[in-house]
This record gives sequence, C-alpha cells and structure tokens, in this order.
Amino acid sequence: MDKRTKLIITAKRLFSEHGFYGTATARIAREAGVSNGILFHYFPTKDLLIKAMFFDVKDRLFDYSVGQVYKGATLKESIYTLWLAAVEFNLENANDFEFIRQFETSPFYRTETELEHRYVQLCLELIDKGIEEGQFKQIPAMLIFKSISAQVETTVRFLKMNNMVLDDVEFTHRLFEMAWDSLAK
Amino acid sequence: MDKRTKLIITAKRLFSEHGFYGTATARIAREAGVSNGILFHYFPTKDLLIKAMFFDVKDRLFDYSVGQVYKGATLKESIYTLWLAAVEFNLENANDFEFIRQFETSPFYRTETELEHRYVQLCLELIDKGIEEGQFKQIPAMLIFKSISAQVETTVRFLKMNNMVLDDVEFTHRLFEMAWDSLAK
Amino acid sequence: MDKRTKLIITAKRLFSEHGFYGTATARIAREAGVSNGILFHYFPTKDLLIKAMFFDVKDRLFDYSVGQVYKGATLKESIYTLWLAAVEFNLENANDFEFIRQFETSPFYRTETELEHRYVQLCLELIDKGIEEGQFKQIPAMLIFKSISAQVETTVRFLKMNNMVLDDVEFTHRLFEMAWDSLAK
Amino acid sequence: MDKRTKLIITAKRLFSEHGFYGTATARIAREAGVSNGILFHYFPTKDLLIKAMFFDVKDRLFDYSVGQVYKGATLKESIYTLWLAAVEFNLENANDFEFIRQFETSPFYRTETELEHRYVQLCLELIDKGIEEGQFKQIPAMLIFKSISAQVETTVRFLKMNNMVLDDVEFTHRLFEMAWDSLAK
DNA sequence: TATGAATGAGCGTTCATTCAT
DNA sequence: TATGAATGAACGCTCATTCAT
Repeated sequence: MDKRTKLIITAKRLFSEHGFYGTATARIAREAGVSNGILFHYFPTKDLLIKAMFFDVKDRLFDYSVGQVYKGATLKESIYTLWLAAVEFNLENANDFEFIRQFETSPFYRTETELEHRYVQLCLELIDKGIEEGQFKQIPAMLIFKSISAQVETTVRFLKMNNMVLDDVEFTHRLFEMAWDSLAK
Repeated sequence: MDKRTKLIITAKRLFSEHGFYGTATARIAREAGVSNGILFHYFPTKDLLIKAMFFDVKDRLFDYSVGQVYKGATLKESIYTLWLAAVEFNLENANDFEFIRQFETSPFYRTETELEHRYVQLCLELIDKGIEEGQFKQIPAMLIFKSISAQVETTVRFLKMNNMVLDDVEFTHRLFEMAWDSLAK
Repeated sequence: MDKRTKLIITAKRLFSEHGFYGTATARIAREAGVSNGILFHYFPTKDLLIKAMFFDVKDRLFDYSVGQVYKGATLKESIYTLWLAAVEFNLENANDFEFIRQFETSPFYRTETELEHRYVQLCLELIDKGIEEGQFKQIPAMLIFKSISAQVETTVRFLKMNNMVLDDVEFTHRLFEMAWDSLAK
Repeated sequence: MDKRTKLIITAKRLFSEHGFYGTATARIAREAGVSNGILFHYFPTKDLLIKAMFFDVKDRLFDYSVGQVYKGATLKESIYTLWLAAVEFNLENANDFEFIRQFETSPFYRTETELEHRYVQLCLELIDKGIEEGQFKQIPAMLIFKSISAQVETTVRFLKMNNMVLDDVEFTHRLFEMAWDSLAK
C-alpha cells in the first residue's frame, strides 16, 4: 500500500477514536509506519488532510451505493436503495461514519463544499423529481435531503448503540418507512 | 453579573464561533473581563467548564419549554409544543445551539450523561405513553426521541442557513408534520 | 490549638511528604482547616514560613536534648547524650527529620542562619573544649560538627529504611562508636 | 557538541544554581542555545531529564574513579583511592555535586534506583569483603557505604565552604582517617 | 520521495500573593 | 484577626510545520 493511502486509513481510525484535535499529525505518521515529514509532502496542512479524507469517504459512498440503483426502479425503490446503502456503508465503515459526523460539526465544514460532490447532486436530482411529480411534500429539496441524512445518522447511531445489524428485513422496512413517511405526501 | 456567569456566556459565544479547541481558556477569561486564574476557580478544568455548560443549556431548555405544555393537551399537541419550543429556543439562542451540536459529537459526550437529565426524561415519558396508546410506531422510545431531536436540529440548521424565522404558521406546521409523520402510526 | 500552630504542623507534614514545591500554600491552609488568606497574615511569604519552621524544629530539638546532658558528665558522655537525643528526636519526629533534610539542600539554607542558633552554638562549644583538651583530632570544630550531624542523619535514615528502633543498647553503642571514632584521637 | 549534551550541561549548571523548581525548562533550552521544543524530544518530561542526569553523573564518577584502583592494593588503599577520587570528582565538578545533593533529597530519588548502578555495586562488594575479613565493624554494608558517602559529602561541603583544595597531603590523610576510623575495627 | 531532528508559538493549568469585606 | 474570591505571571508540555540531508 502506498504511503498516502496508509496515512488516510490511519488518520481515519485515529480521528474517529480521538477526534481531530486529539490526534497529532506525528502520531498519525508513526502509527502509519511512515516518517513525520512525509505527511506534509502529501497533505501540506492538517486541514487539507482532513478535507481530502472527506472527499475520500464521499467518493467511496458514491461508488458503493449508486451502482445498486437500477434503471427501471420507482422513486421510492430508488430512495430505499440509497437509504439502505447509506445505512449499510456507515455500519460497515465505522471509522468513516465517525469521521464524517465530526467533520460536519467542525469549522472545516462548509455547505458549499458538500454541494459540489456528485453524490449529493445525485440525491438532490432524485428528490427534485419526486417533488415535481407530487410524491413529496412541498418543502425545499435540500431540507428533505438533510432530513433523510439526519435520519440515516440517527438510525446508524441507534443500531450501533444497541449492537444491532440489519438482518431483520421487517424491522429494516419499519425504519425506512419512518424516514419515508416524514417526506412523502 | 457574577464572574461565573460572565465566563459561561463568553465561553458559549467563543466555543460556538471557534470550537472547543479553537478557543483558549485565556481568551475566554480576557473577553469575559476577568482574570485568567479565576476561570479555574469556578471550573477546575476546561473539560468541566464544557460539561457545566451542557447542563446549563439543558436546564434552560427545560425551563423554557416545559411550562408551555398545558395539562389537558393531547399527545400530539404536547409533542408539538415541545418541538416548537425546542426549535424556537435553538433559533433564539444560536450559541447554545452550536455549542450543543459540538458537544454531542465530542468525546465529552456520553449517552448516560444525557439520560439523567429531567428534560430527556420528560420527553421519554411522553413518547412511552404514545407507544402504549398505539399512536406511535412500534419502535424503541429512545430511537424516536433521537429521531425527533435530529429533525429539530436539521430544521433549525435549515432555517438559519436560509435566514428564515418561524413566522409562517402554515410552513411551521408542515415542518412539524414531517417529524410527526415519521413516528406516528 | 491556635491557627499559627495548626499551620506549622500541617505544613511540616505536607512538606515532608511532598516537598516544598510540591506543597501549595492553599493546600496547607485547607488541610489545616483555616482560610487561604490567614497564612499570609502569620507568614508574609512562603519562604518565611519555611524559615520559621526551621527555627521551630531547632528550638524543639534544643529543648529535648539539652536537658538530658548532666553537669558532671565527661565529654564523651555529653556527646553521646546529644548524639542519642538527636537520633531519638529524628526517629520520633519523622516530619521534622524530612523537613530539615530538605531545608538544608534548598536555596533557603544559608550557613549563617544555622550558626546563630543556640543548639549549634552549644555543640560547637563542647567540640572546641574537646579539641583544646586533645581528645579530638586536629580538625576544625565546624567540620567535626557537620560530620557528626551527617552521621546522625545517615543512622536515622538507615534505621527507618529497615524499620528498626533503638531498643538494642549494644547495637546503639556500636553505632555511636562509629561516629565517635571518626573524630576522637 | 550535540544538543542533547548541551542540554545536560546547561541543565546541571542551572539546577545546581537555582534548584530543580527554580529552573524552567524554557530557560534551560534558551541558555543551551537550542529551541524550547527539542528538550522534550530528548527528554519527554522534566522528570526524565533529571533522572537521566543522575545516571550521567554516576557513570562519569564510575569512569573517573574505578580506573584508579589498582589490582594489588590492600583494602584500605582501595577504599582510600575511591574516597579520594570521589572527593576530587565532586570538588572539580561543582555542578554535579550540587545536582546529586538535591536529587537525593527529592522525591525523584528511590533507593532501588541507586542500587542498580555499577558504581554502588562495586563499593558494596569491597565493603563486604572488608567485613568478611574482619577489618570492618559488624555493621550492615549498606550502612557503611552510606556513612562514607555522607562523610565524602560533608568533607566536600566543608572544603568548598572554606575555599580549600586537596593540596595538603597531610590534611587529606587526616580527613580520610576520620572516615576510615568510623568503620574500621 | 523520504527522513526525523528542529522550531517556537501557544495552550491548560498552577500558585504565591493581594484585597475587598 | 479572618475569609476566600481574585489576580496574573510563570510553567511544563504539545504540536503543526519546516528544513537539512
């Protein structure tokens, strides 16, 4: 594995365990098995490392979930697929989940940053379509997106807190309906 | 105003602007107009200052909202009252809002901490009643509470992002229905 | 007990356990059960507190030991009495012992300080007489005094380290002979 | 000279002049002509710096004195050589002398620490032999060692106090006899 | 690319001392 | 005498970042 990747993986683990400010760059390098200085070759500042990691997570979430939405699906089916994929991804990648939670409440986070990402754009397009077709409440698309995201986060947090996995289809559906009902007309 | 209060208010403002780690204790004291050392007279460590502030906010939210719930109200009315009070409180107290968001994604936060607070207990009792009476979905009360809280947060964040206030009753209702629908049967 | 005495006793215990710099004045006051400020009423600075304690110990050592030297005693008997009294005093007053040890290696200690004390003067007179009478080696009296003092300290430290007391007269004598031999002709 | 050595030398001078607690780490670095931070690169804490210095002094004392003891020497000659070497070393290295005095009355010092050092072991072996051969009094070897050490310290302190050096062989011998007599049968 | 020693500003905290009451 | 809140300089230590190699 190349050093840049080693750094990202190690940083994510440490950030998720100890937070951005509880994790010294020197420690990231040490636990990644590389030298102190090389971190700043790949990421000129700690802030840029953090931002690079944000896009890394969003990219992987995009790759993981978008392929699962099939063409002929209904709107609800598509949203369900994306919702489920997001929950699964966060459950399986605990460090990514924690990292994103922290990132979004940190001063690094700017809304514009997120808007630019194709994952968000894909979701917004889907929601816009749903609003036009009258399937969703008359509420700004961005609010609906944020609301579902928040519910994904809440769900994941709850499942983790109780050491649960998504093996019960019945229960999974009920969780999704909760999110769906909040935005469907 | 006594120095302890000055410190709490100043700390909340600075924390909400620059984060816990972006705010030096020396700066809090300076901007509060008190000496460096007195901060540690009232709050032996920075961590304890942060935790004390958490309970300060929860106390004030409790005082603000609980009085508004009147006796004869239906369950939905009570939940609406609490939901609205929470949104209003967070809109009116921007620093408290930002502070709590940061606190809950920080290592200071422990779920048990929150459970002990009477505000949370009050909400859980109400939700439990709703579940027993069959008005809510068959989902753990804590998950419902967390879900509504997340939606309150999302709502507040959205309103602030768009410089909106809750003066349009129609729109306010629509926002609440979104939360309500997600948990009502 | 008056507050001044309480402070001295508490300070001695804390100094002997944690050292001068490991003991905050605020802690001395707290554990003595008096207010923070009153300490500085009796002892304007921490340094003066420490110096006052030094004289307190020397005074008590003087009172304890001098009375035991009887008039008609030979030089060796008198020295033995003083030596034994010093060892006993230090064994019985562990805090005083530790305090003095620290004091004498600290920047507070000035030789002149000690010279002024009647206990030291008494000892020096005795030694001077021994030198004049030819019972002691031709070595400066102050050196002899310091040498015996060092051996008292070493003896006490050794007895404490091995949890011993001076109940074996035979052994006690052997210890004293060690000191005596080092200075007798 | 490398920075680690510069730090040790400067620290020893400052500690001997102003004590451990009267010497700020920042000052050590400044006067050593290195940066503040590098001190903690070599010595993670001030305590470890102090402990490292203790072993540095003991090592140098060992190197200085042991080579002077020649094979065929009698016990008394060997002890004399070590005694003289120790006195000389302490006279010539005033900062080492002061440092050790402070260290041994500080909370850093633990008896076990010292026992492990080869210098101490060498001395104890010699004393043990003297006891077996009946040349020394029937007193624990460790007590004899501590006693001689205390007399070395007393002697050095006395010589320094009076601005004397060991140029008078006659006087030097008399000083040694004082120590020797205290332990010889 | 890569190392790791080196920098130095900054931080949380301590504590002797002062002062209003 | 007595209190204890208040002061503020100082300290040990951290850490993002730089730089010589």
